[in-house]
Amino acid sequence: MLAAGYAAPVPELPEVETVRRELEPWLAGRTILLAERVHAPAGPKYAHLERAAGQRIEAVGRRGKFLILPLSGEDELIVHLGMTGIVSPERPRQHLRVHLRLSGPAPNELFFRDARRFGRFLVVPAGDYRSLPTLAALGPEPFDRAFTAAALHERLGASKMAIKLLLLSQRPVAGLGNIYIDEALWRAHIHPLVPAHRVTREQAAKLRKAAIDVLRAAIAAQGTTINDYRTVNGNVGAYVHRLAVYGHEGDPCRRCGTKLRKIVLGARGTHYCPHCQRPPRNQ
DNA sequence: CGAGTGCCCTGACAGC
DNA sequence: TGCTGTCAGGGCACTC
Repeated sequence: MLAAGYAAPVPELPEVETVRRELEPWLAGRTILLAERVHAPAGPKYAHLERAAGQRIEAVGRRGKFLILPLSGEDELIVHLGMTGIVSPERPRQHLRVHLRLSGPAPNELFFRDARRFGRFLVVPAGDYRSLPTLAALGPEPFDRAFTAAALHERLGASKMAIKLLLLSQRPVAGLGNIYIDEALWRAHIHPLVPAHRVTREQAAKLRKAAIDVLRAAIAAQGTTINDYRTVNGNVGAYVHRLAVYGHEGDPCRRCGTKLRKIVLGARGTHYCPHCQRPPRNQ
């Protein structure tokens, strides 16, 4: 069972992709008539929002956990949901950060709500990600052909960082967050503290497959997650019940029955099986 | 420049 | 019942 505590699903790649699919038929081809910050500070997280006004939304794309909306005036609207960001045609009662007025039939207003202010909603010149270093250095999409075992192994090979910390950086592969990293490492039998350059070619191949499998499974279960996430605090999405390690510290490992452990790594809860995922050897 | 640390921010919850 | 403290974490500024 899930450990007690706050367990609201965080938007990771599957949730962001679902949002993208919902937004695209609504927004593509519409012109932004007005773009304004509401209860949001001026600053890099909402930079140059006013420049969106007058530009047409050409498409709704995604890279990792970033939504990227190319605009007609050589700009891009970048949206990151952070922990609690929600894009909606309905005006929220609290925590409204951005309001867009759009051309075309209703719904023609877009609202960005973000209680904890970890999200972003900004305009940049197309492809200029200097203010978004994670996006600028983002690894391949997990479902892309470019995300091969060899490519992953090469990207891991350059770093001495613990594998989990490197994966959190989004550089080896885009879109994996804290939850799915723990799940993927468990599936691949890799300890989260193993230095990335010690991950073998064979382990990299397993990790690649594990990441793809876990994201596929999450996508398959995620519709419920999104609904719960939007409506009721405390409810958890369907995929939560499929998690093998995240939130399951103290429970027996599904493979070997060993008690699962939780440590803190990079200020993130990190869950693993001390038997299936052997700690790094000293060499 | 790679690697490590701490911060942002609010809601949920435990404890008293 | 209501207050206080703790925890949750993606990305990034900062430091060494």
